[in-house]
Amino acid sequence: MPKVRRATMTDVAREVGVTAKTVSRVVNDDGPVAPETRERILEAMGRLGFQPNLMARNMRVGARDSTVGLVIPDMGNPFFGTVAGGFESAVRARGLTLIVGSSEETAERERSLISTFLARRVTALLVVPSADSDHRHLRAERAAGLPLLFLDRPANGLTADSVVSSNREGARSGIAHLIAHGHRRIAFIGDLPGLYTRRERFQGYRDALADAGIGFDRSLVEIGHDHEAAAAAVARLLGGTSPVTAVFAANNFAATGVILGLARLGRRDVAVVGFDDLPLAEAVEPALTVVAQDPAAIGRAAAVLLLARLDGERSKARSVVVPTRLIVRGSGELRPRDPGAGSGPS
Amino acid sequence: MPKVRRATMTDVAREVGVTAKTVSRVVNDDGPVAPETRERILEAMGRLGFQPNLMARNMRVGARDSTVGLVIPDMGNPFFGTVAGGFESAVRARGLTLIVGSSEETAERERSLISTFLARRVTALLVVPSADSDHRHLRAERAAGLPLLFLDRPANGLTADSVVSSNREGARSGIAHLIAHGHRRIAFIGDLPGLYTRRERFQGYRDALADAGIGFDRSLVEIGHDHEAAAAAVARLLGGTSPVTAVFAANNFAATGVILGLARLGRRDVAVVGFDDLPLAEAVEPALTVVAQDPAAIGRAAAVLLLARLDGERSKARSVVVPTRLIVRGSGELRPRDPGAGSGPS
DNA sequence: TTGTAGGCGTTATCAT
DNA sequence: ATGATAACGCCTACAA
Repeated sequence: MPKVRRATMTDVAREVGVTAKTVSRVVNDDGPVAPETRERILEAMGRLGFQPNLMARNMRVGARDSTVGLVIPDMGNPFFGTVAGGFESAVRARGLTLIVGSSEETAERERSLISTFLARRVTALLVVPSADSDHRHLRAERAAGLPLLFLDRPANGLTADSVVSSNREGARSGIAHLIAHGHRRIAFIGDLPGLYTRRERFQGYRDALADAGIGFDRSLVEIGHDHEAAAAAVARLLGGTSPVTAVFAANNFAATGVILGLARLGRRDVAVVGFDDLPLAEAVEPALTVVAQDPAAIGRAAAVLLLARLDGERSKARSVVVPTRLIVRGSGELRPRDPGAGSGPS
Repeated sequence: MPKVRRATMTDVAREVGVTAKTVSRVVNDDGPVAPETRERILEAMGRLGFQPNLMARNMRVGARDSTVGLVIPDMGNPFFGTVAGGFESAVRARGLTLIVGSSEETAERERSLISTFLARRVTALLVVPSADSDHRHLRAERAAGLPLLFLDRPANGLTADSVVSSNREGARSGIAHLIAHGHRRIAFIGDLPGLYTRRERFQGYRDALADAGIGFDRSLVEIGHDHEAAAAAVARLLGGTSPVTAVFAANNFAATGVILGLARLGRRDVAVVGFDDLPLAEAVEPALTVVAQDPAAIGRAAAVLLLARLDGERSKARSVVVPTRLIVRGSGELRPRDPGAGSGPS
């Protein structure tokens, strides 16, 4: 490796016959510089391919630069991408740059990424916590005044600002919708237990069942974090002696998998409500009824919270809940074929 | 803002009654340290919440740390997320960390992000170029030995390693598939002109038409970068006096929009082939035939290329082409209703 | 208009 | 086993 040294201000200065300080003045449009000197410095900078070393600059000032670090569990999930996009466009005007890393939904990778960001002295740290992660180690950062913000899921073991969807109430309304259309055997296909969003949405499921006086049946709950797992789950749930008549898919992967599974089975009579919207929701048959989240709004809300913190707001940790919205498209309004299948009260 | 100073090695050292260098030894598992001293240092580090300052370290060593910067056009597009994921899992074993920024498909944001990454002295720079971007300014970096890698689209004005899909041949095969099923009036709905992938795929379209002796009709080409634009385009293309019988959707947004548009029109008789696969491709009616890309393979190929460069490979710029694959599912095999609609040779 | 001195936090080198 | 010193690239404060 040639490991060519990169040009520094001193290199540029030597080239021109001035001091590094003068080059610094040109680079930062700081103090006065003779027009002709400036010309020659600019020329030399171009020739040597000079790029200021941000690390050295930031170290000197002790100031953080204008980069915000965001940790998400999965780059391939457009939900998180959209959250990031909503945040970024809202903070761009303030000159903040967003850099994102993926934890692959593991606590260990999450910690390692957080360390990377902290070591690089980001202006603020945004985290979508993975399951089982523990954020007590961030207390010192919080105490040091680093803005800390948790998205989609709250921090574990730490009080900090957060922005989450209306998970429990959203799920409750989705299930209530199915119940209102006559269903009593309703499956819940969601993430691995241990994940905050899954717990909340599951609570919403329980809430709705309880509200309607329907007993909880553990065998109707399946895990379907990826497409194939959800597709397999729906096949199982429809295969037994007392099959479900409706399915609640508690995240976008589960919903996609459920739709794929039903398509493979050729079943169009099973009611489905998904949590989180899908681009093709309108185009599948029957069109998918969903409890839509608003990922861009989550990103924007995070931006508002963060900018306030950067502007010096010192209030205690705030928790913003972004509402969800039931979008009725057809799949959630199917009625059970055999209304008497499940016998229960009321 | 309290702007509390962060604990440094010197702080830890003072606390324990040693020198910064000794703390450094403990932190880096470098030279010998008395077990008892090490204990006390570790304790103090924990108590003070010490985190090494990567900027200072990197500056000192002149070495880049183990972070790779990646610029993508759009966080919300799972294609890029999957590319990033494929890359990351392939380089993780080498201890590299990936940080990603979004250019929002603008040359200016792309440049700004590249600057951020360069200023932070990333180990390598990966870029998915946005339309109209110019990479000549990276010549100095390349000369300085910084590994530079372009994904999905090649660099502009710079010779550098790149990994792209088999765009032209893939598109040609998709169009040929439609032609083989009797279509002669085939629409092309793709990105904005000026984008490399659109140009290549469009060439594939022209190739296939030429191969079949079908004349090119400019009016069958529409822009559909987002869902609604593509949905509107397909409505137009089906509405005229001589409507198309088949549509080639040249990217995943266009494909999604075309499917939405056809669903809204209630049309299931229009043949469609998409470029890039969709999670629900199998579930729509008719199931979507696609020319599938392999984004994870693109990421992995990039990783292989990069690791070789980091290992000192000095060969000239390499260009890897990742093959595409036609996946037949139904929509591409529909035959035109009126085979004689378009009159032409052969 | 330009230069000098000093220090940010870390580590390499050479002592002790 | 530990320390002293210098240096990385830049900027603030203060001269000249």
